[in-house]
Amino acid sequence: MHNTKDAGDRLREAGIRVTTPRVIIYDYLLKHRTHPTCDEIYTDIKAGNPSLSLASVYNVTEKLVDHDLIIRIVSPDGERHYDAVTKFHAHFFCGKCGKIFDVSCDHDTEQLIDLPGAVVNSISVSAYGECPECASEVDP
Amino acid sequence: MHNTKDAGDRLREAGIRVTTPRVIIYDYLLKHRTHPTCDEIYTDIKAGNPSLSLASVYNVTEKLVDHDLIIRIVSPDGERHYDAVTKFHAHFFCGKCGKIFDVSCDHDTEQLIDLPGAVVNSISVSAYGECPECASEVDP
DNA sequence: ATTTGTTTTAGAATTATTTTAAATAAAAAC
DNA sequence: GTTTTTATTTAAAATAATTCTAAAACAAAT
Repeated sequence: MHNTKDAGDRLREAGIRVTTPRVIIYDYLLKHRTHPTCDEIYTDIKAGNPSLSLASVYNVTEKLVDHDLIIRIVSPDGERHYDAVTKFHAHFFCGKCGKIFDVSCDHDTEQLIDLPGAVVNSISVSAYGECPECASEVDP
Repeated sequence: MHNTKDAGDRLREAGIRVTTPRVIIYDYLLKHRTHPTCDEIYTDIKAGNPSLSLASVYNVTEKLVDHDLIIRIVSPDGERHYDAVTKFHAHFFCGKCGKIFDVSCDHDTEQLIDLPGAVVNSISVSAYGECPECASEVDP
């Protein structure tokens, strides 16, 4: 029993071409839930795929975002991170270790935004601080 | 009756030096609630202050953020905007006209983040879509 | 007024991202 | 199954945003 669709299937369903770089990058994102940046993705996959360029990583992630296959999350300092989990959830950015944590967010997000007449396409909730691990560490 | 503190007073209260660039930039932000980027601030003030450099705008805004005199808001595409209104509020980014709107957010923001053990320093709630004005426009 | 320590400046450097035009690969047509 | 069409990838150069650096300018304390 494998109910998991692979990267190729998902690309096909989205109606965009199934190319090697897309499969590699999307597959990487589906398997690594670390919210990597383009640079991190590139660093990790280039060993196994030397012909793939950083520019392609930028292009492919952008394309995947356009088709709602992945989401882009912007860190407080403006870095762009990518996440293959598209269901709405909040993010917690640890200022100490730099990790990004997924946080469930059960709120009725619609009611968060009170701007009559506006069409809300998406909402992002982010928190900044110290993650549980860093917060429990002894001070130096 | 003028109950508004000026930029100089606020800098002094924050315990940092009152310098000309800081006063100019902070004053600009107090008077313009348009959530400008460093570049926009620079473009607007350089006519009246030719000696002031873009690098100074970056340095000063960063300093003001450090001392909680202004807040930094990061747009969905990673641009950094600055806002002299530090009281918590949500932001709405219009994808059509590019404007940023302030949205009141009465929610108990603490309860938005469910990550036991974490120290939450700040929370940001952002929405993306079309602003009331753009949404009501006829399609071309 | 002089000193002291900090801040600002201009320009260079860096980083992140985008663009370009040529090369390539996928899907469609034959 | 080969050709044609069209979308995509590549590499390199270009652009944009931000940071760094060392010298000059300045504010506060003496």
